[in-house]
Amino acid sequence: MQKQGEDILKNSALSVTASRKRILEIFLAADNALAHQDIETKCADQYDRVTIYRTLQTFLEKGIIHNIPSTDNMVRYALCNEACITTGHHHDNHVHFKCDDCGKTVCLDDVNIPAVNLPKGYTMKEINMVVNGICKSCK
Amino acid sequence: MQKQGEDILKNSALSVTASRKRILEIFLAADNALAHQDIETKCADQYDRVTIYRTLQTFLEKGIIHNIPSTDNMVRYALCNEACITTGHHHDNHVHFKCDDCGKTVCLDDVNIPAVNLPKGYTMKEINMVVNGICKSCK
DNA sequence: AATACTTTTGCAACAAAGTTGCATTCTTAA
DNA sequence: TTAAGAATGCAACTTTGTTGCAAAAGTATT
Repeated sequence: MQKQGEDILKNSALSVTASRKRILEIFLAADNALAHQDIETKCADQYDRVTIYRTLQTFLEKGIIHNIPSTDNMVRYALCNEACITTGHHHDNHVHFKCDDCGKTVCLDDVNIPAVNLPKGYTMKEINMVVNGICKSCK
Repeated sequence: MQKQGEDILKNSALSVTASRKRILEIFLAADNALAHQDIETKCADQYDRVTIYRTLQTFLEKGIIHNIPSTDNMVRYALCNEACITTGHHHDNHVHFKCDDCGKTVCLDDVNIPAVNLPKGYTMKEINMVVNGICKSCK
């Protein structure tokens, strides 16, 4: 378990530091997507706010995590699955679900985003689909 | 033209004020979705920042505008189309497109969001689809 | 294991974004 | 025209995010 975080860092050619390991642990233990603030809370003042910002930024660039858009001004982050990490390229082809009741956002890894036909002249690079509603725990 | 904004306000049972009319005009004239900041810039210090926040909030609640999620911590707003306003209920069933080049976000009103099958236990209330890429003006 | 080099971290200071309460001003409806 | 209610502007504040720089930690090499 402890090992897993280190492996991810090494595979991404990142130096292994306490804060990075800790933040990865938090993601590995989480069953939902996390906002910056969630991590700050969980770190309980162990690490500086700035460090968390920079760590998330680094993880994003390395493709360790991906970010999930929202309409509530809170970008959330989730660990990328294996395929996502190994290919390097980023195609999070799954749907994200935000529960209006518990507020949690989860990756529906098994639900693929359906194809869309864009009008002539538009080129697609990335696609994001977020569904709001009630999750199975809150129904 | 001037008239259109007032009509929207009256239809939504809102009092007609200068700032509301002005902000609606800005939306009516815009060919893309606007962030709070865009509006602040266009208002050129005519109206207080707080007023703009509250106006956007009110418009959202009344279903005059809808918000578009993004991963860049900038929620954008766009006018709802007729169907959207008249039904009262909110089903923005169209895809949003953000151009990585010019940065503009537009509603692709003609592109419907395809159906998705959620896992058992999940109930859908709202769905958002945002595509990133190059728009037809920047290709 | 000690060194030199590079990267990361924490601090401080700042900038930007968003919120709240309250007095004043504007809208609306009678 | 006026009274009641709603919206606005201001001030003060909280939260969120950014930047530069010195200190600390990590990495690679001998």
